[in-house]
Amino acid sequence: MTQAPKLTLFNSLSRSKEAFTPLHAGKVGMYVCGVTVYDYCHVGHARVMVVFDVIYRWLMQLGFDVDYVRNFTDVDDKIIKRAAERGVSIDELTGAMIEAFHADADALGCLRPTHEPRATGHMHAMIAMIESLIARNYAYVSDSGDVLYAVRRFAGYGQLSGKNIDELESGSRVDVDEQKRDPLDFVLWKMAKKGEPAWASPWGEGRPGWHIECSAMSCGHLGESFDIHGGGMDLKFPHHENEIAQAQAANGGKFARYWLHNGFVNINAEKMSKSLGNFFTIREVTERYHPETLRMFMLGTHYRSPLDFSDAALDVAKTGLDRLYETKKRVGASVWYEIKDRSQVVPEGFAAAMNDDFNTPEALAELFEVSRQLNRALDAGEAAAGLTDAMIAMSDLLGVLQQEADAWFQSGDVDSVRIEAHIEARKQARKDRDFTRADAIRDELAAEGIVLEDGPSGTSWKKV
RNA sequence: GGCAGGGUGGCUCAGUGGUACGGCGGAGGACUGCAAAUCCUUUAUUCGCGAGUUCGAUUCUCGCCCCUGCCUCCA
Repeated sequence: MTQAPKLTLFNSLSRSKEAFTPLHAGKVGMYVCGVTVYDYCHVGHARVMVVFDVIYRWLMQLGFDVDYVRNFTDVDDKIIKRAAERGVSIDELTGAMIEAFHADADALGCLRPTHEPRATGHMHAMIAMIESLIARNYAYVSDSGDVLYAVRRFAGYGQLSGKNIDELESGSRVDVDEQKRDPLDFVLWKMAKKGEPAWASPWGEGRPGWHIECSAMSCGHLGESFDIHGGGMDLKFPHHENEIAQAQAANGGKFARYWLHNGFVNINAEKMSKSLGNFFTIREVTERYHPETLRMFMLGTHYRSPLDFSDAALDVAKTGLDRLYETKKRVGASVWYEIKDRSQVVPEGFAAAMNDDFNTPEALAELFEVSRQLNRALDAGEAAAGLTDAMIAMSDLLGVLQQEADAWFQSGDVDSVRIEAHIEARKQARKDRDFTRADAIRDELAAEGIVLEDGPSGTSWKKV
C-alpha cells in the first residue's frame, strides 16, 4: 500500500514543505549532527536521536536504501577542558561518553546509523577541504597562524538561517577578534597551545574548528551533494550556515538538498540547555520512567514544535502506552511477532501522516484507533489478524511496544511468586464466595501498587 | 533591534476555506460479586484580539497583543 510514496517534508532552506525526490533513485543519504562527547546526553539530545530514528525507519519503510550518517565531535575545547578537570585523557573521556551515548540511544530504541564517524578519524579530509578553501580564496591564514573562513567571500551566506550579513555585524554579539579580517569569520584550523591535542597540517600543529568536520564527513560519506541534513534548530545558525559555506565553496556543488531541524525540549516554556542548567540527562529520566515512555512522550508532538518536558507529560505518555500494551497483552505474546510483509499492512492513514512531514502525533492517533478496533474485535471474540498486523507494523515503525507486555506491566522489584500465591488464595476465596476476604487480599496488594485484573482466562496482575 | 516559529476544550496535541484528530482527565452506561481492564455514549456554537477578502475563515490578507527561539558554544 505504500506504493507511490508521496513523501513531503519541510525544508528549512525554502521554509516550506516540498515533495521529496532523492538524488539517486531508491537511495537516500542522510547526515545528522550528533553530539560533542564531553558529557552525558540530556533530553534535548534524546529528541534528536528519536526524531531522526523515526525518520530513518520511515524512509526505509518507503523502500529507500538509506545511508544514515551521524557524527561524534570528539575534539573540541570543551572536551579538552573537561578532560583536564577530571584528570583523564581525552581518549578516556570521549571513549566513555560515546559508550554512554550508545547506551542511551539503545535504551531509547534508536537504530544505529549506518555510519558514526568521529572527527578525529577524518583529519585528512578536513585538512584537504581547508586547503581547497584556501586555494579558492575562501580562507586565509591569520597572524596567529589560525586558518579562518572569509565569510564575506561566500555570496550565499545566510540563505539557510535567513540572516543578513550586515545585520549580523551590527548585532555585535560576535567577538571582536583582532586576527579576523571580518568579525564574522570563523575558525577552520586552530593552532595548538602546549599540552593540547594536535595534528600535523600544512599550517602547523593544531586541530580543526567545529564546523569543518561536518562538511568534511558528510561529503566524505555521502558525496559532495546529498539528500538530507538534519539536526537541532539551534544548529541552523551558525553551524549549518557555515557548513554550507564551507562545502559549497570548497566543492562548488549543492551540498545538502533538504534541511530538517527539530524543535527544542523546553522546561517551563524555556529551552533546556547546558548553559541554563535546566536540563535532565537521559539516564536521570530513565531511572524514573521507562525509556520507551520518554520516546512516546516525544512522538506525541510534531518534531518541529517545541516540546514541554515535565513529569506530568511523561505520566500522560506512560498512561497512553499502558493502554496500547493492554491491547498487546490481550493479543498475546505468541501471535504478536507473527508479522507478514509490513508494507502490506500499514494503514493508509498512518502512511499519509508519516508522509506528511513525519507527522507522528497523527500517526499515533491512527495507532490508538487501530488499538481500539482491535480491542473491540477481541471483545467480540474475533481473531482480527489484520488489525493485529497493522498494530504491530505501526508500533515497530514508531519504535514503541517493543517490550513484552508482561515485562512492561510487571517490571520493578516485585516478588511475583508471592503475588501469585495471593492470587491463588483470592481465587479460592472467590470460589467460596467469601468476597470480604477476596477484596481484602486485593486491597492488600493494591497498597503495594499491585493491581489485579479478573478476566475470562483468570486473574492477572500489574505494577502501577 | 533583525530574523524564525507559535497562541486550538480542564491539560496536551493534530488539522482543515464549509463549525475541529488523538491522548490524558471528567460524566453516564455495558461488562464484573464489587473492582480493574476493555467497549459504548458524552465532554470546544469554538480555534489570542480586531478588521478585511469570501456565500462561508479557526484555516487566506492586514494590524495589534502575548509567548518562545536564533542572532555567542548549544540538539
